[in-house]
Amino acid sequence: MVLCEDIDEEKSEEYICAVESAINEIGGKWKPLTLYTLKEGKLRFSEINRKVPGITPRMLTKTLRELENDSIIHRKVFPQVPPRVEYSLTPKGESVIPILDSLCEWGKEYCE
Amino acid sequence: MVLCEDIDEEKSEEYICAVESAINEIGGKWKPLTLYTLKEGKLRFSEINRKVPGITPRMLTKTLRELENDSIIHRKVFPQVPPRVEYSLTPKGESVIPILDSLCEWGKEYCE
DNA sequence: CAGCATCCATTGGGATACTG
DNA sequence: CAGTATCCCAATGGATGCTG
Repeated sequence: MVLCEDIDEEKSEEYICAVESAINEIGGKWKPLTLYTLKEGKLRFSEINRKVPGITPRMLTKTLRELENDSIIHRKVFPQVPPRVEYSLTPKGESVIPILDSLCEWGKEYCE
Repeated sequence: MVLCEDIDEEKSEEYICAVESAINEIGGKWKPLTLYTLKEGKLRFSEINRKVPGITPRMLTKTLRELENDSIIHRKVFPQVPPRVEYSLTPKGESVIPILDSLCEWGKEYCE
């Protein structure tokens, strides 16, 4: 026998779990900001580093690698000297932009 | 003289800043999950503790305090023994639920 | 330019025990 | 029940210097 509250409990756990997974992939201090700068298009390492306030090269490297591993951004290396690397959003990455837009709107409305 | 790229630069910084503020208030490991459980209505400390997988009382206390300080949740104490405390979303808190819904949908779509 | 390596301070956060 | 207090470890993340 399946009780009503059992179903609710399961469903809400499922939702919680999905939020948790999402947070793991695009949460944290730097990922949202990094992704949001990439909204404008392809950017080089140094450009992102300049646009995201306060981020260090070390943290940017780590952030970009994790996003790349989760197929949220794409890394294109141009084999030349000096090196040129361009980062851009994948389709999966594009799909988080609306969420960040909402977050941005919320921040402007409630955090000032 | 104001160049076009100066304007763009300023605007994107403003957006970045709003996202940053939002992340500070509702980001991190536990805040989204805690808020999302409160979506269903008033909950007691022990109920949230049970519904958010893996959270310890210590972390829950810290999380709830911060959310309360930012007026995202409301804390109601019933002066009785044993103590009873109910947490609920404020209007500001309610307004983040749609964002968490999007995040949840995104997680279900892309993180499995 | 796009990073990696190293060192080090700060913080996050788990486990456990205790209290009004 | 709803926390607090303490201990302690692991992860975060800043600063600096170096490299292909």
